[in-house]
Amino acid sequence: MDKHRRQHEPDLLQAALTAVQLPGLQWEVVEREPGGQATRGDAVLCLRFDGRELRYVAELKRGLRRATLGAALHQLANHGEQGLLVADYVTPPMADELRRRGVQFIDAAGNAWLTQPPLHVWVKGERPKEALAPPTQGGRAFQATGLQVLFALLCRPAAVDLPYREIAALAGVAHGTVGWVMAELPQLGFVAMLRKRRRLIDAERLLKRWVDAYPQRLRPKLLLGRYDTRKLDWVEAIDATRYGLLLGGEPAAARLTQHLRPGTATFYGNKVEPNLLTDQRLQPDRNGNVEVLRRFWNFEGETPGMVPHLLVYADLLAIGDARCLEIAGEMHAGIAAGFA
DNA sequence: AGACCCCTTGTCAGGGATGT
DNA sequence: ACATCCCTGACAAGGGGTCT
Repeated sequence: MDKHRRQHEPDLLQAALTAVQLPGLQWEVVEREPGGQATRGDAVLCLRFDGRELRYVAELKRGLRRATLGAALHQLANHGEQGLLVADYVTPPMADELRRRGVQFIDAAGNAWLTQPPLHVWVKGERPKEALAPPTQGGRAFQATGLQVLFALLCRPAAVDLPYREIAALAGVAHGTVGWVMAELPQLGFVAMLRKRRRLIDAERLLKRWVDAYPQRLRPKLLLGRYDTRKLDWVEAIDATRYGLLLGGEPAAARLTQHLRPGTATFYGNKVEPNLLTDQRLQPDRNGNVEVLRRFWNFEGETPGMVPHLLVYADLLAIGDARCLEIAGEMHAGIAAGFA
């Protein structure tokens, strides 16, 4: 199963290690995909210089964006070791952002931020080399509707053995789409046949890939409306069901953890009730702090009036600021427990 | 045992959506 | 505007269960 994972990130690691060749620095790949555990990073690296050896747990990320930054940082933080982000290309603003957040990185263009005193490396502004490989996000499973199917399976692992039409109903897609996705999952190492029944395996790794792809491929398609409001304090007490909405993102996280003051508000529903806009004095604004997204799944979450926790988790990562990542970290164990 | 039936799954053309 | 991608729904075949 690891074979396919390597195909997904073919030479990114080698390309980055080659690009970041500085006098006196020597990279060594200690391990690829240690233990196959998603929580332990994509590789373990050793950096030698001046007779010292520094150990890094690396996360490989292609096509890093603002929206996927949160997931990347969250994964790095989960390792509990010195983390290193390995990207195909880090733009100058992104490089500044990573440095500001204390995230060490290298990329395939030769940009780098490494700081383990007395080592300090700061290279920024290198242009990307020719595209490493076409952005092979991998077939249908990680397209928008594929992600809907995977979401249903991650929330309800047992559903993987349901008939395609039932899975399709849960996921809100056509059953033909389920066929395409289900054909790929065994190849990707996420589904195994056991006594003629399908079983979801390696769900933790699938979750990781899902939260990475969600803000890129699916989330942008769900936007029903975005609005601005000066004050968000109403969010903490709102009965969203009055407007046919479910709490997501920060409002949901605030209810679950009791120690987050939402800086943004995410709701999921089928449409935007005009009452919501008048009651809460919301002004349409494409950069606003309140968003309503289309509910794409057809099953109940764990908490009434709230989207499934896994989606709260994913949205926190997509928001990506430090507070949200902290809460996401607290939620992770609870979500992973659902896979057992 | 055989016939029948329904559920499930695979396949594919059409066209809608999306990106260039 | 055009090309590409891929989602959808229709159709047909496979397979297992049931009834006679």
